[in-house]
This record gives sequence, structure tokens and C-alpha cells, in this order.
Amino acid sequence: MVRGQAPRAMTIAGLAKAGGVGVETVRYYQRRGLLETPERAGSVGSGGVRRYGEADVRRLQFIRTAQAAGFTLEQISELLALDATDDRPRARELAQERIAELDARIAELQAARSALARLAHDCAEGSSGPCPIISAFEHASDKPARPT
Amino acid sequence: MVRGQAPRAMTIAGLAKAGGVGVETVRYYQRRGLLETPERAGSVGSGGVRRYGEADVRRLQFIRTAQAAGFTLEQISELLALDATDDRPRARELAQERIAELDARIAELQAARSALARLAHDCAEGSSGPCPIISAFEHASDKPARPT
DNA sequence: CTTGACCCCGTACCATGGTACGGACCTTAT
DNA sequence: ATAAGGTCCGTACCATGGTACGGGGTCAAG
Repeated sequence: MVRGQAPRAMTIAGLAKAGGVGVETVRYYQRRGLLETPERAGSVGSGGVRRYGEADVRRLQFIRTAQAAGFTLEQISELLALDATDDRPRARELAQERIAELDARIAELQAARSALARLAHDCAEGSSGPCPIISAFEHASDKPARPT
Repeated sequence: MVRGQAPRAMTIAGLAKAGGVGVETVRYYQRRGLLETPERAGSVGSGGVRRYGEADVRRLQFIRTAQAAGFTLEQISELLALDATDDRPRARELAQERIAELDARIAELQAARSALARLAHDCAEGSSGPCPIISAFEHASDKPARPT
């Protein structure tokens, strides 16, 4: 019973490369249930090597993309499980939650970015006084162990 | 040799509270060298409790702020060390590096955010076909082990 | 049919950033 | 002075996301 050989050409190294990760990472994702572990190819039931195809590559890329969006592997796992059950409300819920978190995090990073940019600028220009990057606490009141 | 008692009123719990962290976290920062560990107060050399002041609160808050800006504790440690040596070029360098990384990360998150928003929207509206949140890999070619 | 590269799998280890525990000691209020 | 509660300190443990190791099997070329 042969079922489509064409997209199952790669070994794990090929899959890893296609996804831009290491082989160990692929195995790790398999252990976590994020990627499936195909049956070993080979006439004899036991031996042989596992083969992967385009579907696996897409799945792996999805994982990386979702990860870049700040989803944890746990959440990605849920997203993937949702795929099987087609639970759209839950999927949207997860997406909305993550969007809210992303908005918060983006705002935070932008605030930090502009603060940092201003401080770096100030530190560059005026050579007077302490570098303001750190001076948030520099005007201390009681700092005994500071050798002259 | 008494040197300014006023700003050294708190115990570790007060400092932790002022910084919005737990006592254990303060101790952890002390172990990491991010916060100093003041001498124990008390007439007898050995015993007594450590006291903290405003300077410590500011330092702790700086750590939290820098952390929010994506600095690792390691980098914060360096920033703090720079304070002692007043190494402004290096401080600016660190700041610039982090700004670049922040820009990259912000762009990444924004891309993810809009992709996610669009997908969530699509998933909400059309009830036809699979939810696009996941369908990045849904049009798979060879999916054998799918139990009926 | 041997060599070398690659695969399989379990298990151990790593870094980061904490959190928890437990016994001894100190401080403070009653 | 005694009890309650806080501090001190070492050590252990946790979650997350991997990375490394080692022994054995397999596969393809020469």
C-alpha cells in the first residue's frame, strides 16, 4: 500500500534545513508533539529511516512563524490541535489574546526604545556629568563603598 | 562611623515591595551582583539585619526598567558596572546595540500582529473552508496517520 | 563488503530568570 | 521574657527552549 512518495523525500536533516533549525530541534518538536513522527520507511517492519515531505516543512515553518509572533510552544501545540478539530472560536480567541499581548509588548518595547535612544543621544553629546543611561539611580544619597 | 541613616530604613521586604518584586528575587539579584548586599546593621559585628535605602530602590527599579527594554540580566550587570567606571562609549555601544535589536523585534512583532489580526478576522467572517490561522500548512499533500 | 555519512533514541546537560524550603538567628511587641 | 514574624543563607527545584552525547542501526558509494 503505497501512498504518495513524491512529497516524502527528505530525511530529518533535510526537513531541519528547510525549516532553518537543527536536527535536534526537530526531534525536540516531535517529542513535544508539534511535529508528527512518520513511520519508518523500509520493507521490514522495524528498521529504516523516517521520511518527511512538504507538509512537514510547512508545519515546521508555521511553528517558527508562530514562535516569532510570541506564541509559546505550548500555545502552538494548542493551535495545531485546533487544526484537527477545526475549533475556530477557540482559534480566534487565542489569536485575540495574543494580539492584545503583542500590542502591550510592542508599546513597551517602543517606550523602551525611545527612552534608550534619547539617553544614548544625551550620553553622546554633553560630556558633562554622569551618563544618563545609568543616572536613573546615580543621584544616590548614601553610597559608602565608592573609592575615590 | 555613622554615615547617613535616613535612607537606610528598609529591610529587604520593603525594598522588594518598592521594586515590585519578591524578596527572593532581590536576593537573586544580589547573588548575580546586580544589587549590593549592605553590611549587617547592629553594634555587634556579626548579627543584625541588612538595611536598604532609596539608592537601592532606584537601582532595583533601573534593573526592572532595563529588563523591560529587553536587556538580559547579564547586560544590565555590565551597564551597572559601566556606571562605576563611567565608560560612556561602551554604554552608548550597548544602548545602540539594544536599540537595533529592539527595532528588529518591534518590526517582527508588528508583522506578526497584523498577520494575526487579518487571520483572526478572516477566520471570524467566512465560515467556509478551514480557519486560515492554521491553514498555512493545511493544504498538505500526504497525511496518512489520520484516524477516522 | 567495507567505509563513511547519516539516522534513531534515550538521556543528560545547558542558560535564563527566577521560586521554594528549611533551620538558625534577629527584632519587636506584648 | 517569650512568642510571632522577619531575615539570612545555602541549596534545591522549576519552566522554557533547546543542545550535546553516545551507542547502535542503516544506507549509498566505491
